[in-house]
Amino acid sequence: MNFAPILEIVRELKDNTPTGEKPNQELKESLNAKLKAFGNVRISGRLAVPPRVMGKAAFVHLSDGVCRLQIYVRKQDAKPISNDTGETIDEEGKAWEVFGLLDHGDFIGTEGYLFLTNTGELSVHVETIQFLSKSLMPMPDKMHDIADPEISRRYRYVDLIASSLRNKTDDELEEERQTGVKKLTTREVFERRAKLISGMRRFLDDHDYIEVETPMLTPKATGAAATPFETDHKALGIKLYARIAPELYLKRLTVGGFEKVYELNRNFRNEGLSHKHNPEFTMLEFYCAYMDVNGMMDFAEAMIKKSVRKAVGSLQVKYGGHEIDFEQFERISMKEAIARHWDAKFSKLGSETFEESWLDDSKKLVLLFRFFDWKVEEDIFSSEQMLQEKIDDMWKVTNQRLEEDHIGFDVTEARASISLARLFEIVAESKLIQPTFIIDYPKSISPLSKASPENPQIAERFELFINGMECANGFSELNDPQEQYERFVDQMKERETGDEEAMVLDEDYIRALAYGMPPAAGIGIGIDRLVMLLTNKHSIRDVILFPHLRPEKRDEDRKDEA
RNA sequence: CGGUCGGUAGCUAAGUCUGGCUUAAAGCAGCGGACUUUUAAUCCGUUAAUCGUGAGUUCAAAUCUCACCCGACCGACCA
Repeated sequence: MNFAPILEIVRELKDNTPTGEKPNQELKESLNAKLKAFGNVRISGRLAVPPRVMGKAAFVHLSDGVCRLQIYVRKQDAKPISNDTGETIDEEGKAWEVFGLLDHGDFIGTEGYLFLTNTGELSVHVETIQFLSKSLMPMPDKMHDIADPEISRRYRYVDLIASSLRNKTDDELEEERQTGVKKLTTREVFERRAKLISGMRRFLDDHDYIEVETPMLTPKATGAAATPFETDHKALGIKLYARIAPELYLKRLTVGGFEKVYELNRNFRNEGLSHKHNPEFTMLEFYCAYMDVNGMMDFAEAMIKKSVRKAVGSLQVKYGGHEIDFEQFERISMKEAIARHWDAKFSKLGSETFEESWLDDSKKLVLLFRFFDWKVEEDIFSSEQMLQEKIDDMWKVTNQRLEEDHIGFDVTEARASISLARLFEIVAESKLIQPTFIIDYPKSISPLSKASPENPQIAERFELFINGMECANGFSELNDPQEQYERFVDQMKERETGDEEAMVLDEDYIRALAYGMPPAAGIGIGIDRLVMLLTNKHSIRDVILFPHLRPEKRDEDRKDEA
């Protein structure tokens, strides 16, 4: 059916009706005659509101989960359809009886002709009505959100019903008008998520990438540094781990000749839950042969721009108090970022003054890291009352302790690198609001990336930060089996010294590299976090349909009481 | 694991600081009734709450104290 002429008629009435006034009766009647000429329509859906009954006629809206259309049931005009025979029951008042049994939330099917009401709303004048399905539970309040976040996340279906049935209050509409930010319904959040994902898939497909599926259950938890979920395979009698990243499998595929591959699927990490961490999360990883880190940044930027525009309709996004602009992606090195966001409170440290060159000095790096780490622990870092004296004193103490520990004489490259990275997290990370590629990562914390030809201590690696959140991580892939083996060995040494995050050695991957892997660049993009940014949601749980929650305790309580 | 805030009918919630004249408001939903163009329909009537759980203080506790449970946010942990 072509809806355009119908919309045209609705618009004509609206255009000729001053706001707040009832439409002209004559015009309405003439338009209604045109509408009736279209013949009958059939619609079905859920009763979006409790029926508004007025004696012998009633209005009610039907919802299909997204939109709603009003139906008008008049006692003398409607006939019910029997669910037993499928036939219309031609009995005076029977449909009205059936209608009287309906509740907010039930599903019905109707047939009738279109018309415009006295207030100008397009409605269906019902001729036949059929009961389809019952809602036994009470519907959520039509004017309020589900206030309890637990209900909206644990019983997502209720949340989705609520968001589809709910009307916005005048205050909310006014607020949206003033701020220009539309508050998304739960439904819209997940529609936007779907659009972003399909936009990304489309972009990659258009650039000749092939989507693949690599193992979710793996004998080794590799490709990233994280605690895995463990399970075991009974028939094989082996331990399996839920994958923490598909990285090494995807790179095996580049060895096998897939020059452009991607996988968009779940990763699992057995770690803490937070507003930006869920045990399972969605990651897009892709690899492109003969590309390097800079090419990858260009490509990723183009892809994110295009899919953001597709999902949101623009490149500017309001997030909390910030407006994030996806128009420009800055590229600065880790050291530059630290220097730029260095807190002026810490410019003078004892008799010394902070300079960017300190960031090239291994001993100073360790010193600064210890200084800040200690302050974070003491919870003084965030205090407004910080006095220069106190800073000087702490600086002195940190220096002394370092001397006592005899560190500084043989600061390892790895230790300095870790200090630099931690310093970056403390000083700069949260300040990176606009899309920013941080480049020049230390090699020792990037065991899968290729080292820079100009500076062997630096990896050809970047991470993308938006609103202080790490959203992507990419690099020129290390494809030398010998060097990769050595890097894994270094990681194992780190592990032995207590760094549990260090990466696990994967011999088969080394073997794959030994067959020859083309030079390639790859990236992993955290989809959930990106969706958070695009939907103005501040918890990852609000962009995952069924997030992980503590198991429900209520039933147990009841058992205990019994 | 630490800090902050919260838990009162099916939903949204007032009351908690300053314990008692509150029979624990009110709106929505529900139930009964009126109404043949309403739209957060309206009008009349009405049901519904061991005030998160347990203990304590008190003549008296939704209100004060302690413990516990549940949740949110912020930290810690976690690329």
